[in-house]
Amino acid sequence: MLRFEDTDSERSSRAFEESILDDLLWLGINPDGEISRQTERLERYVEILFRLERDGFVYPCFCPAAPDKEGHGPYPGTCRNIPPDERRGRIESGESFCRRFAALASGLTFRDRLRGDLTFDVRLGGDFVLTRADGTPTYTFAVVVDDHDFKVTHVIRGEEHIPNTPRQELIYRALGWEVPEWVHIPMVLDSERHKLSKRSGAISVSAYRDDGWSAEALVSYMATLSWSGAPTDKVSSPDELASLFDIDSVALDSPVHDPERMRHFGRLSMRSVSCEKLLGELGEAFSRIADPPDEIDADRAALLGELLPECASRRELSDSLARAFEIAPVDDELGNERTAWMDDLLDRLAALPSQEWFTMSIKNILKKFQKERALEGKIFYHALRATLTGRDHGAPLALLMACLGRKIVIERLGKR
RNA sequence: GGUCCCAUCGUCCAGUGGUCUAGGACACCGCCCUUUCAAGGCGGCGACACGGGUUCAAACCCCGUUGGGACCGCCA
Repeated sequence: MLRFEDTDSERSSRAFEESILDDLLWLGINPDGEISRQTERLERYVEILFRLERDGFVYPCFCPAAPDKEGHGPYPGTCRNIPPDERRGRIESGESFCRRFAALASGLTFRDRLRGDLTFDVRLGGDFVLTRADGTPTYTFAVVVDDHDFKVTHVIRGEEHIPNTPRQELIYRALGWEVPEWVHIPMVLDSERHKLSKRSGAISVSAYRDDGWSAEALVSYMATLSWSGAPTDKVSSPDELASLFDIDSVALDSPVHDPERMRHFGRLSMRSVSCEKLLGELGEAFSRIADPPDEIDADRAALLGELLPECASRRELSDSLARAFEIAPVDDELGNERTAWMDDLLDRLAALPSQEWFTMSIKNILKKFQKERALEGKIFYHALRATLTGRDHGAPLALLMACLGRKIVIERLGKR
């Protein structure tokens, strides 16, 4: 099931829900039950609230909302002991108030499946808010009611929720409800070892999707964080991962997000898609070359195959492709590579009709020419490459020339 | 500041008292292959935070120290 915890109207919108659902579906995580929304269950929370109030766990608090920032410590319980008469009076006079749960236990112990028994003095956290002045429930409260109503058996969440758990445990006990199994898993840290945030370079799922990462690569990488059961030598689907998963083998220290390790899975995933398919997707990049060969795709597919293994996403591939075609700003050293034989080679190549402009035929010309002139391979190819691309390395030359197209090759060769 | 969580290579994970001169993956370095760069194959560098216990024996158990993190909202 999927539940939107949307009681904070300022931070919730249908647009957010849409994108969350989109991300989940794209990742291959499909909610198989109903989709619920806390804002649609408001009456239920009120019902439970009244029950807690009747049993004396809850009281109205007239204090102004949060004295802005400055975490001074817990709420001191100011309104807990206001006499009933005064309470009634203030409520009737229209004073605004929230409702708090009186947290009185000095030593509350709950069991975390991974960490064992954890004991808290809940008084130190202060009395917490169950419903806001506008009557809406807080997450802390609504979630307990929902989990109970939806018969949730396991609450698996980030360890930042640990301080929250004793409070919810209190609510369960006050209601006499069966407590779910608590599992607090570590949260992913950035390279500075802080909670991953936009500021620290965390990128949204949709951004990765837009850059052409495969969902399986992302999921496979994430599975390796804190969990030793995740395969490191292949990408896996959410279903495969799920069948392997064992909650008890989750490590307890917080993993640091490593983009390089993530790229490893991206590359693995890219390699599993065929060059022909990629060619279909990236055809446009090729058509931008001035002199595209006719319908012969073999060379272009081969070029993709050459570039593919080091790319973690479609975006990286298309960037790599663009780089292969462009002529780099030549530095002097490379720019002066032009030699006497260049004009002769140009003639040879120009003699090759565009219908025969393929890797193999170009390769033959190159080889023959090199042999005839007794040019050292290293020098020959290096000079040629430098003149053609401005770089001293890249994809195999004949292949590159085939993909670059006859017109451009002749143009570049003739220029310098 | 208070409360709590955590602690093995740079990073992610193995390791649950002897089989650990600590294993794998990513990264890095080298070699091979190759006209170049990648990819691939082979190899290398590299860690049990520190100090006390317990034990015949400790990366593994206990305590302390140090370090890192989270939380302390009418956010979730």
